[in-house]
Amino acid sequence: MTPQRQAILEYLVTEHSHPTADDIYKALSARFPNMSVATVYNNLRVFKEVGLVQEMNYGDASSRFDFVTSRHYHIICDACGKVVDFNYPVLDEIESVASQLTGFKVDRHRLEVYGTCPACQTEQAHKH
Amino acid sequence: MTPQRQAILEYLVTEHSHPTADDIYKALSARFPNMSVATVYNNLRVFKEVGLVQEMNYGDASSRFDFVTSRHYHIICDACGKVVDFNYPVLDEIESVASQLTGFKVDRHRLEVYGTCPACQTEQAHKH
DNA sequence: TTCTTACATAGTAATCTTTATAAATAGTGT
DNA sequence: ACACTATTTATAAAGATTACTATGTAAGAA
Repeated sequence: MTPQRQAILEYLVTEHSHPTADDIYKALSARFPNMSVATVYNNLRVFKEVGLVQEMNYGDASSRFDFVTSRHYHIICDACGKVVDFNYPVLDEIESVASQLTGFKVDRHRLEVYGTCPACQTEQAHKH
Repeated sequence: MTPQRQAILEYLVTEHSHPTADDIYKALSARFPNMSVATVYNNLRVFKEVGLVQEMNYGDASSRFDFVTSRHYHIICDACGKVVDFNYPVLDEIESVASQLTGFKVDRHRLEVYGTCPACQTEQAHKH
């Protein structure tokens, strides 16, 4: 557990945003001026393997990383890319249905809702 | 509607796979030796805008494209990347719940199940 | 302490997918 | 034939992520 590794994990735990690798890199470069981007990626991969962190890919943009606390889903703003958590009963049923229909051994599922966040809604309304 | 455009659309309609842009490019390069990769991307974007085709991003790999017939969900094999359709009643409820909880104006959602396809299951069993 | 081993990091090059750009081409209507 | 528009080709460029190599650093054994 190096200082860099600790700082990256700490950032993910304390910040409740869903940062990209570059977000983390920029945020920590003040404290670690010599830190490499590769270090951020390396550690994120380690965290992911251990199950501490979840990687989320949205289209062409950068991956975002989320410290795993409890099961929750994400809603993403199409305009600004902001990610917000929301709670919803976990959809276990769909996994068993999918397994029966396809013969797959199911491991997990991924559900995301897309739309426009309140801030971007008002901004778009003012433009009309 | 150029020959290239028609061929790309035809490929998406007839092949029931979920090809990447490169899959399409390779598959059609025999018939169109001079076709550019950009043409594939251009046309896929056009089809997407019109709503004929859906783009799907899975992690770091290339996007996959699916000709839109009816509403269905996808299950993806972690081992070989194969994508299979399965039918499940559309989850409209989660959209309204998410909207109420977060204040977002909801546009759509995305649900995918991940696991291991039958072929890869047997292959993994034989390796033990 | 000193040597060894293993692993983390920094720095940079390379890869891969996708987009942007500019020139060439073809089709349509006048 | 001419002008207009959209499409294609070819290539450069962008952006995110990974690969690679050398350096550093901590822990353990002799």
